[in-house]
Amino acid sequence: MIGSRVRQYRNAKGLTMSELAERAGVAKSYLSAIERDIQTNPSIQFLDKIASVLDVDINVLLKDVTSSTYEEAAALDEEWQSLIAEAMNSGVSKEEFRDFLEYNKWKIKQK
Amino acid sequence: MIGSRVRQYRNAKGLTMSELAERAGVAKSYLSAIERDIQTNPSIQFLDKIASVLDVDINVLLKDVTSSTYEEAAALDEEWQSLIAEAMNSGVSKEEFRDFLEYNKWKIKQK
DNA sequence: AAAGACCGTGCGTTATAATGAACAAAACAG
DNA sequence: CTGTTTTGTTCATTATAACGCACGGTCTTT
Repeated sequence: MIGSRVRQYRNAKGLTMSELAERAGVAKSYLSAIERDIQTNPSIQFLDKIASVLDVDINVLLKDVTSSTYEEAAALDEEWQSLIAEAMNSGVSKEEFRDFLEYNKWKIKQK
Repeated sequence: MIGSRVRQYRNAKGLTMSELAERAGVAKSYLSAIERDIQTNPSIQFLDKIASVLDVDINVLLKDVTSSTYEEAAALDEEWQSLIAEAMNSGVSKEEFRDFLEYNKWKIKQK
């Protein structure tokens, strides 16, 4: 469905609905309805606006596009994706993250 | 423009506006307005209907078919991506990850 | 040349896309 | 904990996408 894809790419970019709506110049109430599939027939101009902000091609929102690298990203659980975005934006270094991983692996092993 | 492309593919199929409109299940008056660019903001469902009759992909009507690249996959930093994959495989829960993020946000803030 | 069949366009009406508040709940700051 | 800001939602209203029908024009057919 169209809504889930919009939400997915919005989360991947680490944007809130308010932010996306404002930057794209659309009503956030309508954006909300779209993402929840309450309204499912947006116009091409509407899609153009949000697609350009999300930095994706419009047909990516229209249907699933098969592409090796893309599939990889899509395979990542939705919630994980937003977590990644949050991590990248909040200035956590890769080193810190690696340390965290090491520690956790060790921790799990203890059980 | 969108209208000229619809007209182009309709003529290529040797269809009249009346025929295309009827087969696609849309109003020919509206189709006429679209082709003449009097109305330029059709919905995706409308485009879907006529695209399937014209036997073309919907994005062919939207714009000239150029190389569609998928930068969004690259947008997620490659190295981060593998780190996340590692995290997911090593059984780290989302909750633990969230706690880690919280802690790090706080830590950064201390500077 | 009149009658019928089909073309595309003009126009009034209807359905709904899209908006702009105002709202409760969550996240945040002090 | 208390007030402030930001989140996504609901709802009433506006704008317009999309429709149905009637019309004039062109081409047959008789």
